[in-house]
Amino acid sequence: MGERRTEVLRAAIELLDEVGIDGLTMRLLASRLGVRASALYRHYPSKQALLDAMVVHLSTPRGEARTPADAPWDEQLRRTAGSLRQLMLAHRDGARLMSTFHTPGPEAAAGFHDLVGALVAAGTTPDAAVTAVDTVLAYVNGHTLEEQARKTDASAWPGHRRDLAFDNGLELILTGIRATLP
Amino acid sequence: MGERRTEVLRAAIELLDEVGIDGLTMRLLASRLGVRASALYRHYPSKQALLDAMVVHLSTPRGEARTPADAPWDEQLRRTAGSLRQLMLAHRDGARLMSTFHTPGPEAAAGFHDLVGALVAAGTTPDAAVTAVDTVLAYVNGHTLEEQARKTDASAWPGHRRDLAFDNGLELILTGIRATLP
DNA sequence: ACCTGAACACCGTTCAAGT
DNA sequence: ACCTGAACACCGTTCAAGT
Repeated sequence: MGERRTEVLRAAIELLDEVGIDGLTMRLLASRLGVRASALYRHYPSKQALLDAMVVHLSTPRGEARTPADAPWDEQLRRTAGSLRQLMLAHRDGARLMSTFHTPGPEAAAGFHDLVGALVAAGTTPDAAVTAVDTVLAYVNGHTLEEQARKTDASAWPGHRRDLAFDNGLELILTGIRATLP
Repeated sequence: MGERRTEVLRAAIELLDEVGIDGLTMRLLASRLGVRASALYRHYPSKQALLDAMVVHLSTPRGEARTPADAPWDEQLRRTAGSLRQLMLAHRDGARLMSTFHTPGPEAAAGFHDLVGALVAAGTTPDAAVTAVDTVLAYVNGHTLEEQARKTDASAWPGHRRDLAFDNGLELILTGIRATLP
């Protein structure tokens, strides 16, 4: 079944890393596959559908360790935030690509729900838990989007320096959440 | 002097509110001005230059009250975060427009420096102050970008509800910062 | 099932030329 | 100083037609 569909998807992700999201063109992608642009519409009804499929594919956990649901709430938030950021940084313009996607899907919704549950279990009100998770996610998106916007090659700082900056900001938020716990 | 240049800028901002940033086209903008697209290049060397000018124009404080530099650090952060968000929400796709801009300019840099200064005066290390300000700004950008991405008209929640969600997240971060103070 | 060819309705940008 | 006309090198998408 949908064999070719997967090849198109893979080629699109390869091309993303080569030319970035602005250079990712149906016509260029088609030429990489030795095909005309119109042929791609057999496999994806629109460019947006292809971009959505890319996000879904890149977001699907590839057999890695799942975060145990019984871990402390802050550890769960740390891991979710960290892997979300790594997901974005793994590909050129990854953060911008993710931000074009607007159908969270059951996977993301379930992850969100788990985090809220962990916070409620730790003693927050449901409202405060939603605020806390929303805040962490907004921070991850905002921070990573800006980090990746600064020239992809030859960025002034080494990776671990930027990791540290990200972690420090995250810990600041976690400390704020901790202060609202009973 | 640059009279026509300003008219182009104003028309561009009007058009942004009507059609959004994806519909904002040199050709459409020109037709609104009763002119051909090529004429616009007399006034702005490129579309990006026009977008930059829009950001600068919208970001320039319009005679409002400046935040007193001797206010408490948290009040300064609250006001900066709040007015940055209001700036973005004031126009269709405002957040996305701002995110296309990447030359902070002396104004923004000065504001950043003031905030860091207020935190250092309150007893943080310079590094921690930079982290704190970066975190707040990443949150504002991430939150507002997502908020505005959800359909512009007929958004499920009323404005004050969304203001509250924003404020609650901000206070969480401010609490986290407060916890690092001596 | 998958692809081509040709077209449609667009883009941003350049440049000689007009007034 | 400001604008036109025409072109260049692109876009996403549709659709009849081919194999």
